[in-house]
Amino acid sequence: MTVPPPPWRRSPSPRRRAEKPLLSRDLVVKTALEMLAAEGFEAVSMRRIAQRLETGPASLYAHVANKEELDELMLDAVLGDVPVPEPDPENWAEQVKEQVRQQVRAMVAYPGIAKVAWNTPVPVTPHSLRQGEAMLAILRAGGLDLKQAVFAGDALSLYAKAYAYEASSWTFGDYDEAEVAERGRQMAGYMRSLPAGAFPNLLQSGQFFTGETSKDRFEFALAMFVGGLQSLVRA
Amino acid sequence: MTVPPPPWRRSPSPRRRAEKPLLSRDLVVKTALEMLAAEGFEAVSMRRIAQRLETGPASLYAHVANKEELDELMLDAVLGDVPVPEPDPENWAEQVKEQVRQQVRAMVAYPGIAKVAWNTPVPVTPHSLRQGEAMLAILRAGGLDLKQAVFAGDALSLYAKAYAYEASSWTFGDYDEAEVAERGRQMAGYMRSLPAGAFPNLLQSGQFFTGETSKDRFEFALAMFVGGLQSLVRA
DNA sequence: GCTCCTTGTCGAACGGCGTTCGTTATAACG
DNA sequence: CGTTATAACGAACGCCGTTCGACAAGGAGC
Repeated sequence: MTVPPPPWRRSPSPRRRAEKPLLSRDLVVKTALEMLAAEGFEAVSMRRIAQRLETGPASLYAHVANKEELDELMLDAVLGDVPVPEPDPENWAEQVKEQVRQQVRAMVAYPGIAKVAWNTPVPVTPHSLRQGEAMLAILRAGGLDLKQAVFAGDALSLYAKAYAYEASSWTFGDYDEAEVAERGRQMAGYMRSLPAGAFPNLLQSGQFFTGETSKDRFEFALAMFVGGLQSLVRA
Repeated sequence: MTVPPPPWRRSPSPRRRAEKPLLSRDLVVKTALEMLAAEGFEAVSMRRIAQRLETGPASLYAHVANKEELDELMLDAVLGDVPVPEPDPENWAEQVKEQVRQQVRAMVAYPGIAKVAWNTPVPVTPHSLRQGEAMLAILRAGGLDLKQAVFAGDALSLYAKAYAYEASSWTFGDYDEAEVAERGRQMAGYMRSLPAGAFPNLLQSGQFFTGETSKDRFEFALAMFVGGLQSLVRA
């Protein structure tokens, strides 16, 4: 129990600068990323970041405009880990898939970061732009015109975000195994309670919907979409 | 300025039941949906629903387990508006697309409701299941085996969620025009500040990325994916 | 050397959120 | 008529992002 400072002498605690690393934009982002990797997106709040840096929440605002900006900085840092290839016209379809895979991989390492991408209308951070340009370059090397490439790139980045988010949720504790199992039981029970044959396909499909098939589902969707692109190029 | 009641006589306000409609699960959901349609998802909080029903937040918990359950009830109600077709093997590809379009249409009418679908691990509500089964039925009529149908259905529902969410954000005030324009300027400025030719494709692609092209982008992605499915069936 | 001003720090508070606790008023039942 | 079950709900708890204003330290100008 610390005694409150006497009112006639304000600020009795001289800042111990030396003991504490100086606050900076990079330090804030770095700390946030550590928490993100360890505890997931929901656990990263301005207050908890400040706590970890042994300061008050207000201090962060000297280095970061607000939470939204910090979110974007985190996302940008994560995307910085994703390399971009030299476009190869002979191999563009595989390059497209690999690029999306890498984006997903990077985002899954920071569970929930994909959520940020959903709330960002127009991504403007350097690494976002780098990824966007790289994807467009690959697609154009494959023979798509600009408009087609832009539309395809948009859909692909959407894929990446969506699957990264889903995969994060499965691998991380966003919803736990017990709850999912309970829901599975609820669903089966409900379907069986109805007139036989009301849900003939769904009843059999539970096996394909686990967290383990997540990767297969991802690859399937990617293959279908890129297959469609290939048909488009041939036409 | 109302005077607080004297402490020796508690609860001075007799409940005027007659004036107020009785609270019920349906009433809570209905009220929440009205607010959702009018003000968007973020504006729907337990406290504001209660306020609108002229009661306190605690009263809602007699009819709804928590916010999450209420969210799912809202989503289910929205999906209830989406009809399901009789599968037609001759026309399955178009049926698939139309089903996704309808789902998106329904969700866009309640801005932000798509967000709920992302946070629901296994959808178990009746209308969710009905939609899932309908999609599987169409796909199987088209000639896909069960596993393929499940994977495709998963990807398609993901599409629906994603585009519904994006479209909500554009048409609704989630991010306003001024901010988007500012970001566009930032992006252009940044790209031009770099060595010429660093972003050759992105520089020209701004015109395709507005809210107006949202529908075109959606149709393109859908066409590509379903095109891929058709190739798969033919093989 | 002294003042002034900028800049980073940060405690306290504001208004929001979802949820829980414990009390009260009403209706139904014995 | 008394008792009990239940819905209603005020108040509070502990979160959240953000703002305000006071304060310390360092450098600039005189």
